[in-house]
Amino acid sequence: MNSQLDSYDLRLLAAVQQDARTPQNELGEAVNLSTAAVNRRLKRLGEEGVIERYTAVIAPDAVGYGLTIIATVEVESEQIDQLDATRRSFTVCPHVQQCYYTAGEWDFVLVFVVQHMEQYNELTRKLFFGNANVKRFKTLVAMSRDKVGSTLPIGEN
Amino acid sequence: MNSQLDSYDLRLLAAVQQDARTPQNELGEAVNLSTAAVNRRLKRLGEEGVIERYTAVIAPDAVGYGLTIIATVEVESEQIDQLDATRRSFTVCPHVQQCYYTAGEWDFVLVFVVQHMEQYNELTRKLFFGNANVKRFKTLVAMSRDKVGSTLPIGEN
DNA sequence: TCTGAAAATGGACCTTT
DNA sequence: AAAGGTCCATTTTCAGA
Repeated sequence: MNSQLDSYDLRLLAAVQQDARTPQNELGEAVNLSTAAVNRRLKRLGEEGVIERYTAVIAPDAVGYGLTIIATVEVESEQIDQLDATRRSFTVCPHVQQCYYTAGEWDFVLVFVVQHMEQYNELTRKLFFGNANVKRFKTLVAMSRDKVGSTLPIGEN
Repeated sequence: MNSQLDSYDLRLLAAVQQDARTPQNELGEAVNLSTAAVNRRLKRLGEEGVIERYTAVIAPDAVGYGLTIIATVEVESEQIDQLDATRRSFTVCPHVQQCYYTAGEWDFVLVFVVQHMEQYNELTRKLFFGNANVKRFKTLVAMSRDKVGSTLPIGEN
């Protein structure tokens, strides 16, 4: 993993981040490279881990996950073992879409995707009340998801 | 947009969410459908908006965005105009990767992706201090991104 | 960069329910 | 009608010259 990315790479990344199904000849036209050059670069970017994976973004509502909830969590002990166990319990839960370990007023920020409130309740019982290392937590219910995703500002500066 | 998704759809969604580049014949083998049937279903799911888009997930560090910051924001007025203007100022900012409008102690939760602290400082000046409708905000710096993305729990429950 | 083979996509057409 | 399957043309990928 590594290498410095040149301007071509960055433009390709911006493009495939936008739409991963743009054919390589179109990408080539857009950035002024031959199809083969695009192909080789994308291959390399994938191998280097710059492109982590390709994914289809699914509308949460369409599959019943109408509710997004953000929780902030404070832990009792930040001792490594305890912390890792807690972190792990969060990340392995499929309903925890995102997990950040943070400095500031809280130790973790979690983004939950659930079908309904009751499901979140269950999860809090398991992940928070059921974990002695969780000191306190706070819940924010998303009324709207105004912007979501993993898009990075490439070439935006 | 709409339709109920059957078991085939759900399994296809789970698969392409995992890896959008799995060829349709492999998907077919996995779910027991012909390639053509897979093709038709994916097309339909795309048209119905169940699959919103296809994207390449890029490693933030590889493109210089080493720092993720979560900010919670309270607004002065939740009057529609004001609120929408504020919301919009957040969502159009490329460094705001995610924006949720929330009920609870805070009105907005924002996830920023930046190159360094100074860049976040600038953004706070523009988005928060520069906006009379922002009453107060709080910053949480991500020390680690333990789980990220938009993955939904399909067929997990 | 060009060329071509292999792979993948996606439409046409027919069959089943 | 709605959805599956087979077959075939077109498009796309990807490696070697």
